[in-house]
Amino acid sequence: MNAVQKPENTDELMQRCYAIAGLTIKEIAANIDKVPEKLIHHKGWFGQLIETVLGADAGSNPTQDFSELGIELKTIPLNDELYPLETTFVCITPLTNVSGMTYENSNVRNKLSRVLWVPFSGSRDIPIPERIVYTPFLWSPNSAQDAALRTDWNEHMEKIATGQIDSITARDGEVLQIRPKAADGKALTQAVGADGTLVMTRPRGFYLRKCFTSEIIRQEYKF
DNA sequence: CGGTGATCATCG
DNA sequence: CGATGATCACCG
Repeated sequence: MNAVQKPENTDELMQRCYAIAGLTIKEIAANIDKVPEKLIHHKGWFGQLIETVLGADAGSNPTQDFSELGIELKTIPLNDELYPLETTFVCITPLTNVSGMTYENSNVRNKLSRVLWVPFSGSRDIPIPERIVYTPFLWSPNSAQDAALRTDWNEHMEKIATGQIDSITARDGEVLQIRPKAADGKALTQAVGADGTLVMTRPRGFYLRKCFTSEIIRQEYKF
């Protein structure tokens, strides 16, 4: 299989999803050219494989994976009880020029407005090629979920706007937390300082807690 | 560097 | 032993 064209519409995208449901990662990868064997144990590799198979745009632009369809793609590893093994990265946390931002126009809300979840068995005792993709599904936040995200986002951004970024830890936020997000500890970016000037700090990202994503999974799979 | 895709390693 | 804080590979 060569480069997959991006899907024309949501139906086409979902048909591709149903075609890989129940397959192992090895079986899915077999349909794609140029899968470096050495990368098969690598973080994030599976997410990029799924992007390729489904025809998402490549690159690192901070937009939705299927921008024409308004859909963001997220893979998520689940244990045997279908509980998430990892938190879910949403997007980079803005640390400057935050005064005019609202939750309504935030990158968090835009990305999470419509998500194509691709769960897969992620237990570490299963070799990665043998792990199985569960049935993907489309999701949008219900009013309670949206409100929970809004509350956390507002609290986080209030601190950032008032120069308290370095007082935020991953313990803050009921469902949306902020954690470092960088290649290593040497990466620095600008942030609003205590006196309103710019200071350097570690880049941060928004992450969804497992309790939040597990509810999404439970809703969809009805257990 | 700063985004994308995330998981890893350590510690409480 | 799970969550936090750190880190990995790749791209433009």
